[in-house]
Amino acid sequence: MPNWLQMSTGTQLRRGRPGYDLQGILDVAVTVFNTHGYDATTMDMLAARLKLSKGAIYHHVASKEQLLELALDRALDALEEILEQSQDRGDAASRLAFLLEGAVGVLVRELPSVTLLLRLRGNSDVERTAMDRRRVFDKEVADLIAEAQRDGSIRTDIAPGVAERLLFGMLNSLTEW
Amino acid sequence: MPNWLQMSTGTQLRRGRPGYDLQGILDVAVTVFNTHGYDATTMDMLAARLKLSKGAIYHHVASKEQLLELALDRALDALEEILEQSQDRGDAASRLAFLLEGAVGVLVRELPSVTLLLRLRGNSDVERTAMDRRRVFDKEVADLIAEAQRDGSIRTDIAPGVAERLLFGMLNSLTEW
DNA sequence: GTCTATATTGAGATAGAC
DNA sequence: GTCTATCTCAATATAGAC
Repeated sequence: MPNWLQMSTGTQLRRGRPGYDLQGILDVAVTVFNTHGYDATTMDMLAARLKLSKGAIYHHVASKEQLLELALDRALDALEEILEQSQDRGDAASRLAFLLEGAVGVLVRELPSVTLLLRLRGNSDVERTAMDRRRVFDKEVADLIAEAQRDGSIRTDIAPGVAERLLFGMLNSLTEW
Repeated sequence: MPNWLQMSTGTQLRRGRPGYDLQGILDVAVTVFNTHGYDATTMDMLAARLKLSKGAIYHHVASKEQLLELALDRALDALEEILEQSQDRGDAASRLAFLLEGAVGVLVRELPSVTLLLRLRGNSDVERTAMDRRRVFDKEVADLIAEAQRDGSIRTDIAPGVAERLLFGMLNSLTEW
């Protein structure tokens, strides 16, 4: 079977008549956004990479910006789901441990879209909305760390903000590799 | 003296008739590039920020891309000068110490243009040329570290590439703050 | 050195046939 | 679901007066 392109998970389609679904388009878009940056990416680049005409892409998405929005939602949904699941996991230290482990898992599975999220500059409503969601997430994690510190379940000789920076600085630095 | 704008170092000019020199234009451009990213920055933004017409900017530079080029040259010139000065500073450990101290100094003085340098994606000849110069610099630092390790003047229980990553990861992380 | 036009073009998006 | 062709507009850059 030489004539097949890898589409989104579990899907395969004939080359030359790609027949992409949204996931397949999105996967490629996220990759190219990460390589060249969102602004420097043109629809022509995406079309070339997909071996599709530019026009065909618009059958799947309304705009270039929507591709960004979908990618950012993917990352944020995954992070927020971990946070959600951590809620009913006992004391603060247990919830924090679950959350950090989960966040690493998200990073492994969704590194490209998480990287996009971390590089936002707030140049549009879509970017600013995603940044807001990220800030809420960051805040809840900070609160959880503070709570665990009050518990005495993690060391308190580090200022709260510093502990958060260290933890997420570590995680975020993974995206540079 | 209410009616003055801060221009490049040591220069002041009347508001309304800005009379910028290249340095003043460049300082503002680098700031805006860092805020919104190079691609998302428009000449209209720069003009608004400078309180100048778009056309006037082209009296000082040939293109938007030249502004980027000048900024990157500024960062690279500063880094390379430190490397140059370190050459005749004795043994590898001394040269390395001088270089690291100097690199921190460059970061303090030229943080905005260094930040631009660290964020390049190689989307144009200008970007790729700057990335090449940076790679040469990185390589020379790596060699110096390797030499200091052979000397026995710094610990060798860390793999060479890792030591470099740690050192420059630390420095580069300063740009995130 | 700055201004107000205006020219140009690159890239996002649409229309309609297949 | 994809294609070709075209529309539209924003953004870079230029021209020429002050």
